[in-house]
Amino acid sequence: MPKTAPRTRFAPSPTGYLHVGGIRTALFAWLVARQGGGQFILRLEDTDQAREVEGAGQHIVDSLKALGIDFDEGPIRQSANLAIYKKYAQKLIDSGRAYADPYTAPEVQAFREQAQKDKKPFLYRNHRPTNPPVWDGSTPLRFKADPQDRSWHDAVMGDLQAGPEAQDDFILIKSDGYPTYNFAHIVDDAEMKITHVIRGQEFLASTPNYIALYEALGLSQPILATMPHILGPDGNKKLSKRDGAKDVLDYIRDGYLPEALVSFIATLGWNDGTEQEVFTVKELIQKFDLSRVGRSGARFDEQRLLWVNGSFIRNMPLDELYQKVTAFWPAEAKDHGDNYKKAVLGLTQERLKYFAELPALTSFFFNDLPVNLELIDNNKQLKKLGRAQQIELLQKAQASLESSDFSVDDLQAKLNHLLEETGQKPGILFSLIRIATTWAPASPGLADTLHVLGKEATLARLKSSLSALL
RNA sequence: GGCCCCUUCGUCUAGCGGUUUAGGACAUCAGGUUCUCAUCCUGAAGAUCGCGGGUUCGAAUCCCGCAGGGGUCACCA
Repeated sequence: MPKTAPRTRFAPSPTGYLHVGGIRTALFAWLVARQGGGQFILRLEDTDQAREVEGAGQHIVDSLKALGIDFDEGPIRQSANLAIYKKYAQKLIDSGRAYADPYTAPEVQAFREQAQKDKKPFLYRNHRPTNPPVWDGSTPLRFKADPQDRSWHDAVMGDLQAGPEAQDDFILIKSDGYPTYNFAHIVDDAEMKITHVIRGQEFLASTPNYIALYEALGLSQPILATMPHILGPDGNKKLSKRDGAKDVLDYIRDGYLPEALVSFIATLGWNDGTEQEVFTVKELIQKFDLSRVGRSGARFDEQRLLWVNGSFIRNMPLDELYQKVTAFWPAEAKDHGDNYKKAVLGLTQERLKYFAELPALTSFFFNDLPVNLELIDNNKQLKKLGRAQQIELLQKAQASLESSDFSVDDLQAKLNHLLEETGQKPGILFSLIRIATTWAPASPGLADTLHVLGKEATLARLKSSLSALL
């Protein structure tokens, strides 16, 4: 049998920001498509006019693009397909599988409340009218269910089954003329020849209804794959913006790498069975397998994301990193040339977890930080020295450095010599010089730092630090 | 309440009847790398595999109960 190329889709409703769970669903659908050389389609489920949020559609598009999840078709808006849904609805009416809902909204609500009071699930079909009126489009159109035991296979969840109680006469077309999700997605998936329906867990309970619809419409059932939810950091609740969860674009803005985000999100519930922890996009496309997606919800752990991102940053060639980081330099850096900034970045690369940290990590390379004697006085070993000896050591350092050519090797040699000359431990001497030349709580190695800083700046800082200590 | 799904270190997970004294990673802690921060290396601590029954020579792995968590029961998706 010839294998047909997969056609997958991501079908969010444009009602808010795209959370990590949604991104993961999109990513997996995209991976399936790319792996099989098929197509990935973005479809916006905008059949609820009241809940649509201005700009949400664009936000979804931007988020996917920011991660490199490109789509071959779309974004397609369901609101443009109303005629097609009507056509399919007519088929169901003609075959006696759809009928007009004769009840008023308050009447249905009363049924529902009664069911609640009786602690029973609400089933509209218990009130199915015997002689429904002809549907004129002014009332909801309902599916006429044929409840029965149903079993099906889910690529993630495995073999599933549900009884008749899970099937009901749900609404196909609302009284405003728009289809419900339940109906529209079936029609669209069929029209678009979608092969894999990959979606969140919230649709699992209604899957028997969808299967009944496939049957009634004479459609073949696509491969179904249900993704468990991604949970918030502290609770077991579904991840939402209220948990302080940022959306992808926030992470991109903070200088997280798309490929790190992708690797992290993919491994939230999926792994290839080896001990590999970080994956490139290429590897993901090669190795991804729906059947290896976990069935339980995973917590979003920002610490781990931080580590993944840092690992991508460290493994990147310096020139590439330099290009990506342009927008994140501290303001004062604009007065400095590429070579200088690149040298600074070279020293910072292994310390950088995300780009927004760059100013905090590098500002002392670009401007003189204010003298902060606490850095010396709060250091146990330096404090013991006393001011006079601190000054003496720095003066010796000054003299020695004046004769250096400021190559890393020579600086290191001079510093080592200074160690012998003064009889001090590096913990004392190097700390002192480091603080007096940077006034930063942390910096890269001393010789490297001084080399990048250069002779002029180093000596100038040493001089002003000495006068502050006197 | 009915139905459905889930349950291995704090977190992400490996595991698909015996090679397991349950492995890896993040986080944590300790030590090392001529100073700080970070990287890197080494090590430590951390899971009676939700609980209780079975099946089996043998179970995290199979079966049955129970509990906990989640989802769903909309003219929302």
